[in-house]
Amino acid sequence: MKVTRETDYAIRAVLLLSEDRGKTLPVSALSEKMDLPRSFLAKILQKLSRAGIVESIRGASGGYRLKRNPSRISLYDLYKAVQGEFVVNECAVEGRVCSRKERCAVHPVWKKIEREAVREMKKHSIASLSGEKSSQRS
Amino acid sequence: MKVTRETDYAIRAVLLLSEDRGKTLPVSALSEKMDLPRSFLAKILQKLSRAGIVESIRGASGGYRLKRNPSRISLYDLYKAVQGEFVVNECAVEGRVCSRKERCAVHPVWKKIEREAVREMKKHSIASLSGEKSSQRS
DNA sequence: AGGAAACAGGATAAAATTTGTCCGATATGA
DNA sequence: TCATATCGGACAAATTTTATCCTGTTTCCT
Repeated sequence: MKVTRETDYAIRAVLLLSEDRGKTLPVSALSEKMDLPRSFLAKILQKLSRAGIVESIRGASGGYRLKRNPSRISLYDLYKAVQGEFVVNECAVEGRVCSRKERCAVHPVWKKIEREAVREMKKHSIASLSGEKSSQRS
Repeated sequence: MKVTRETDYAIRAVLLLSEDRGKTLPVSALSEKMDLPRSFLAKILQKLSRAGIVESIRGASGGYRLKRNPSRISLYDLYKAVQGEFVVNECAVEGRVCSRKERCAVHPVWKKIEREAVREMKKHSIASLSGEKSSQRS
């Protein structure tokens, strides 16, 4: 549940990509700007690619570019693409049964915290975070 | 930030201790009721003891008992006693500087999620979770 | 006084997760 | 064809989580 470096980097990378909207940047360019290992960032961008947030262009003069409008990419989208479901307590994961049979009175609290956090993350788009006026083109 | 087994066990242990209010239970009794390793639970209870939530009685017929009224023990108290500060993103920890010099637009979002989660955890006491009418005795 | 029951706390260790690294395969533009 | 990129899997280091064990100390009971 804690935001890992991967997710942190993912957000920063997407913020960078949203600056040069439409531009395609190779991983090397991004990793230099962000001053972090290219190979690690490459893995992260692959996850974002599978999630349909960025688009990869292979071959020479290839790289990554945004696939969606920055106004339609939320922090939650990025969190989920990189870390998966947002979970506060393993014991409260849907479909998994609490080890104790008796009803756990604490479950609802974890669930509420989850809902609130997810709602907050969904409220903020890359566009709003970069202070960009969200254009309406998809 | 994610709730670990330690914290989960701590909550359950304190709920058990609040059932027999005032009673002193040895770790072995608690670990049997909870069906988990005594040595692991012992470490957790030591943390709770240092935090002033439970009280240890040494020697034969010793054990642990609540030190505070269940209505004055919140989930947050337990979380903090076991896991320390509640942190959503390491980069947003107070006093630690974000690796990037530029102001990070995402910080405030993590901070807000932290505040909301802590507030939610503070709202729920052991007394309210066990459905007990919170007595007024300290 | 002596033995048994119980906590205190440090050292150790297994397992899982996080944080990377590396390399061969594949795609593509010039 | 060559240089530049991504793709994806295997590998590895560091950290955190989840414990276990052992020695020491305290206290009750006989």
